[in-house]
Amino acid sequence: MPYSPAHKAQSRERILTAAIDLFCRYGFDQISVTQVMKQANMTHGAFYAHFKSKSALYGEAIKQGAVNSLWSKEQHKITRIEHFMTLIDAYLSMGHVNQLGAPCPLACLVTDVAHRNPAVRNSYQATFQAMLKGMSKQLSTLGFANPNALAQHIITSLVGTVSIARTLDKELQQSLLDNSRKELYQRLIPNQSRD
Amino acid sequence: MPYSPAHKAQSRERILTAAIDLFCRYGFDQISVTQVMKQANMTHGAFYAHFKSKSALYGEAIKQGAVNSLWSKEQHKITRIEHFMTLIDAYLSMGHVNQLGAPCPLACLVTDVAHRNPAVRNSYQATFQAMLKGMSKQLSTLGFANPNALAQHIITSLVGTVSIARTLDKELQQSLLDNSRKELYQRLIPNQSRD
DNA sequence: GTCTATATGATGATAGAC
DNA sequence: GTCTATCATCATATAGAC
Repeated sequence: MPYSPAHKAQSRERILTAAIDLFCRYGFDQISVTQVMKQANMTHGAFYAHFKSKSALYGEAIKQGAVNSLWSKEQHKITRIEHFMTLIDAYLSMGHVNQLGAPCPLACLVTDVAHRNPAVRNSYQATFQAMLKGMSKQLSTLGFANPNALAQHIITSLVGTVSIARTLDKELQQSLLDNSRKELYQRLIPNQSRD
Repeated sequence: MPYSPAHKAQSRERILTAAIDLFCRYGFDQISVTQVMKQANMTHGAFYAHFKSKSALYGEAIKQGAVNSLWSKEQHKITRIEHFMTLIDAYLSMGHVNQLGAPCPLACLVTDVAHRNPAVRNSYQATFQAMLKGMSKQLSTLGFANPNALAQHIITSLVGTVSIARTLDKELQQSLLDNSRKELYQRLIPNQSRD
């Protein structure tokens, strides 16, 4: 019995992991099903035993990417504002801009998702709302007023900064990251002037 | 003499206008040369008398889009902070999110440009720097300290907000826009509490 | 310069063997 | 479930007539 249900689930996850990695790095339209399957160590014909279409994969890959993201894994450990700022720092790092660790689907795919079908957009929106809700809760626990509005501001700033930075040369990237970090520190802990 | 140099220049501009409109609305990869030329009232064979490749068109279209943008046309009229805020309001409007007037190439193409060749990226970066420089100068004239850093913060917030909003449903769009507007008002004119 | 026609290549998706 | 082989489609780009 070479093909157990567990094996299928494992294959599916390999496909999803490969997909979100490649989509984030090169863009959805520039990656073929063949490339995804190659990175997942299968041939392209096997793809359709797991997903109805490439587009269907897109929505699932976004969800998977959200689960694997740094924020998703680390947010529950936050107990003090310093922890929170550490995650901000990680988000606004050169490593994140240059796609080293786990990518943030929100920042990688913004522009692209806007042109996709409702299923894909719903996945993105759900991911956004999950991040918003989680961050809002953290900020509330940390004692901030209007946590939801503040979280929205932080997320739009983070995503805007990182996605723009990825279009620029190294020097401007660093300038953008440094500056957004300072602005958010100022907004969140105005007393300390940590540069 | 049916094909004067003026006629050629006019055709070229029609192509560029059609291109930036379609790229912003549907994304670069989802628009074919044929579609661009159709909107420019020509057939696709004529394209290559104006541009070396579709990719070459991309870079030029970004520049053209920047020239036609609202910010580019209105920024020189700014004399008071209220004028400045009016442009912020226009940027953070539902009309802009839903691509009515002239689109902002910065917000439409962020994610996409990051995966393109150096020529395209340079066009985008030049557009970004032009907007940054212009806004910085305005903020300086209006009396703000650190105008360049402030302009960077404003632009990343604007682009992040609008590009994310385009992936969401109407209700969340409005929430995002309202909130970012309030945050920027608070940052720029903290005395007034204009909601 | 613009047209029609075509070469060439890659993609998403399916069929059938194992 | 995964493989190889193939279909059908559509894309970019070129050739040649006007």
